[in-house]
Amino acid sequence: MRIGELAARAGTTTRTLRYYESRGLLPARRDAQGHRTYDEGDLRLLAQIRTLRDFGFDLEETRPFVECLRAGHPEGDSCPASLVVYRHKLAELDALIGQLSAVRETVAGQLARAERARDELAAEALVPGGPEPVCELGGRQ
Amino acid sequence: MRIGELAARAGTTTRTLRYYESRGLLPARRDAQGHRTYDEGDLRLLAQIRTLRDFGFDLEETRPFVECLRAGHPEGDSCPASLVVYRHKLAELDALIGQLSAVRETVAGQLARAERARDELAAEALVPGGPEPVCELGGRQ
DNA sequence: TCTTGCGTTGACGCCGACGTCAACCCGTAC
DNA sequence: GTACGGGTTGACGTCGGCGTCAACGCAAGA
Repeated sequence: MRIGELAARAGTTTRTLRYYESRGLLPARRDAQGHRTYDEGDLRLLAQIRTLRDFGFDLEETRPFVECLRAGHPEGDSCPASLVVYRHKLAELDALIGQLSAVRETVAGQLARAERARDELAAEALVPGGPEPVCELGGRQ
Repeated sequence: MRIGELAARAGTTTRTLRYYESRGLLPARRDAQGHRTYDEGDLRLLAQIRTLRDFGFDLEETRPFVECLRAGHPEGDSCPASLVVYRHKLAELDALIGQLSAVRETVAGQLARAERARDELAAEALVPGGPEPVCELGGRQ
């Protein structure tokens, strides 16, 4: 099959396939017209790449999986190099999730504090004989 | 103070300050020589920006906080627009953490499955009279 | 006087994974 | 003949947040 058909069947674009080829990830044969030609095996390689990319793997990180498939293994993760990438990605995800969770708690705390401060100002403003508004931009619009 | 001193006191670079000014985030006065001049208030604005950036806020998202401080409020998050940014960022973080956690579990599952498959192959290879190795690249190096 | 150290503006580089053009070729259907 | 729907290569654009020159000005100290 040619590049347009492979792209359509894989749910991606011809530009992406040409890019993968330029990176040496998915080389193509050529027919008499110089057009790129692919087979069903290439579709499997491409599906592997797209799946990993959807999971957030860098393009380079998909390389061991692709080479593993091309070496004849039934799955892209049947090779040790792929497992190394899995473990590395897991560690990366754990670190990232940890950082993001810490940031999330900090932001939540800041939001709660800021809302409390705003409500206290609003309550003071309702007290008869309470303090006058200090600023016309006082966050109580 | 001039740009070099402000950058040093804020722990950032002059390039960053010029970039913030180009974005309209931290405009500077000019002295007789055409040099940028800043005061302590600008240092506070800059500190607010850097803190939020360290938490992963986009530069544009810091704008309400900066404008709030410049309007004379005691804190950058004393204004409703800042709270909106807080809430938006919280939702963003929650969504991201959720996605990453789902990916993490998927990857962990794939890793476990692949390791199990590898171990089963290794066990078969140890059985006396077991199957011959199928491939010299068989993931058991 | 000359160097040093600070400042200025403008412009290009970077990172990844492509999108989007331009200019061309080629086979087929009308 | 010609329009159309594929394909080709090459090159520049995108996104954010700066880094890193280049070429210049301007004041103070040796």
